[in-house]
This record gives sequence, structure tokens and C-alpha cells, in this order.
Amino acid sequence: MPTKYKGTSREVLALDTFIKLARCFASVQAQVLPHLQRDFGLTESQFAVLEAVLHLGPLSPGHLCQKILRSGSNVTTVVDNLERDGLVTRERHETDRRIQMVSLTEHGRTVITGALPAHVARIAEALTVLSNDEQLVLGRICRKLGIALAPA
Amino acid sequence: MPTKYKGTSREVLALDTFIKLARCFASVQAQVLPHLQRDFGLTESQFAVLEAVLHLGPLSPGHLCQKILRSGSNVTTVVDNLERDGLVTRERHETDRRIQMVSLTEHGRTVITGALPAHVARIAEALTVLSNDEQLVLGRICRKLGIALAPA
DNA sequence: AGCATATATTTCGATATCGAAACATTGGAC
DNA sequence: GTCCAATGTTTCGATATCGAAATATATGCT
Repeated sequence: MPTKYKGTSREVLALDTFIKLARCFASVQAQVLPHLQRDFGLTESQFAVLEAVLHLGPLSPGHLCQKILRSGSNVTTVVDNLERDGLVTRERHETDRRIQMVSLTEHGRTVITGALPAHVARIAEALTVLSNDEQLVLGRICRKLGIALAPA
Repeated sequence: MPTKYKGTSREVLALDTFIKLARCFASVQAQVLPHLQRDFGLTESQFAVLEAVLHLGPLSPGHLCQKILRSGSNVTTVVDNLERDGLVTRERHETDRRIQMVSLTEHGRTVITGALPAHVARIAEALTVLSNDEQLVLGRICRKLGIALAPA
């Protein structure tokens, strides 16, 4: 049992569960992110932004915020770097000029469509340790917890 | 289904599962970390270092590395900040002078023993959406995955 | 002893990340 | 039309995070 904390049994169970959740997530990330970086020069957040724009079309920083679960100021930074590297462009919304729209450049589209299958394959590879049933159960419980805690 | 990716059914299941895992982990963190910061002025990594040293006694940066699952250079930075704030001290190991030993100051001990119960309570609170059985199953599957992917 | 290799830590440069404050634009109240 | 509150984005200062290179010490080989 990883937990050294003395508390109620309810607390010990929750902490123990959460520690396993955190370690398992970290393990998958460690399995997967270095390749994204080395093979495609993309950080996790850069990948997330490109993937969102690929699948949803041009998005504002505000929408990207919600999609990638990061703060607005962080999205600004990540998009800055993607723009500098020529993977996305920013354009003001025509009718509401407070809003910026982030779009893929041709190069950006090429990069993300190249990186995506390899990235998915690595995730699938990492999860092969679990049976289909285990993956389904894991997904169901995570979904329940995630939805219950989702902001608003 | 969150996944827009077209791939084999095995890939779709794995990706779908992983996305739920990631979102659920992020949700719990979002529920818990702001309090750690606001109530005790601790970041997640600072908390992790203090907690490890509290429970395991003085540790080298190398051991802290393994415990908190971060790079060596990151541990250096985190310990730098903790030292600056008077929560830990660094001392050279007596026989092997390559090694530094990180210890809690009195103040550090006070801070971590104050923060720990509140932090655990918040985690337990977040996990109450899951039944005991669900927590056990979640923990078991996460452990299996974490162990399978653990380095070495 | 001298030297090469291994181990432990730090430094460096880059990106990520946050919250608060600043800035820009819109839209409603009057 | 003017002002003000709301909305969207960026700026700013701080910490986290990584990998590669530099530094310091130890250890084994000769």
C-alpha cells in the first residue's frame, strides 16, 4: 500500500486510489510524450492545439482553453510559439473583433496529420497491457469521476 | 464518444480510454491544487517534496527524483525554492560528497503537517462520487497499467 | 598515484503553466 | 451618443518542467 497517511479508512482508500491514478497517468505520458517531441518537435500542448483545430476547424483561444483544459494565458503562449513556427495563423474575427481565430497553415496541417497516427498508435500500444474489458471499465469510472467534477 | 480519430477499433478504444483517464485526472487536480496554493502557498511539486521528506526522512535529489517522478533538474529548481523559503535545508552527505541530503526545517515540518490533512481531505472529498468498489477497481486497473509501464 | 569511467547534482535555454492585471471590443442602459 | 459592465485576449511575474551540457566527486584499473 503506497499510502503512509493516517486518516479515516475512507481517506486512505481515496488517497491510495488517487496515487495509483496519478502514477498510471504519468507512466502513459512518459511512454508517449518523448516520441512526440523527438519525432515531430511537438509538445503535448502544441499537439493538443493542432489536433483540436484539425478536427474542429478554426477556433478562438477561448474555445481552445476549454478543449485543452488550460488557462487562457497559457493558450496565448502556446499559440504564440505555434505561430512563430509557422504551424498556425491568427486572424481577427470579422464581426466581433475581440476574438481571434486560430487556423492551421498548410505546414501545420501536414505536421499534425503526420503526428496523429503515430501518437495514437503509441497510446494504444501502452494500453495493450489492459484487456478490452479493463479499458472499458477504466473508461467508465474515469468518465463518471470526470463528469462529476467538471466545472459547472 | 470523445474520439474523432479514425483508426482500428483497438486504437479507438485505447484513445477513448486514455482521454477519459486524462480528463478525470485533470479534474481531480483542478479540484485540489488551487487550495494547496491558496491555503498553504505550496505548489504540487513543493508539496510532493515536503511530503516525501516528512515520511521517508532526509533524501537526496536523486531519490526525490524517483519519488516525485520528475527530472533531476526539476528537483533542483523545486528544492531551490523550498530552501529559499526556509522549508528545507541541503547538506552534503558525509562520506559521499557528491550527494546532497534534503531535510525539513522546523518551519517546513510545521507547514507540511498542516497542509497534509487538508489536502487528503480534499482528495477524499473529490473521490466520494465513486463507491468504494469503484475506487478499488479503478485503483487495481491503474496499478496494473502503471506497473506494466514503469521504467525498468 | 594517475587516469578513465561512472554517478550525483547543477546550470542553461526553452516551453509550459498559472493568476492577476492590463487592454480591447462589444452591447446594453440612459 | 456616452458610459459602463461584460467578454475575450494578452501581458507580466513567478514556478515548473525537460534535456543536454557542465561540474563535482567517487571508484576501478593499471
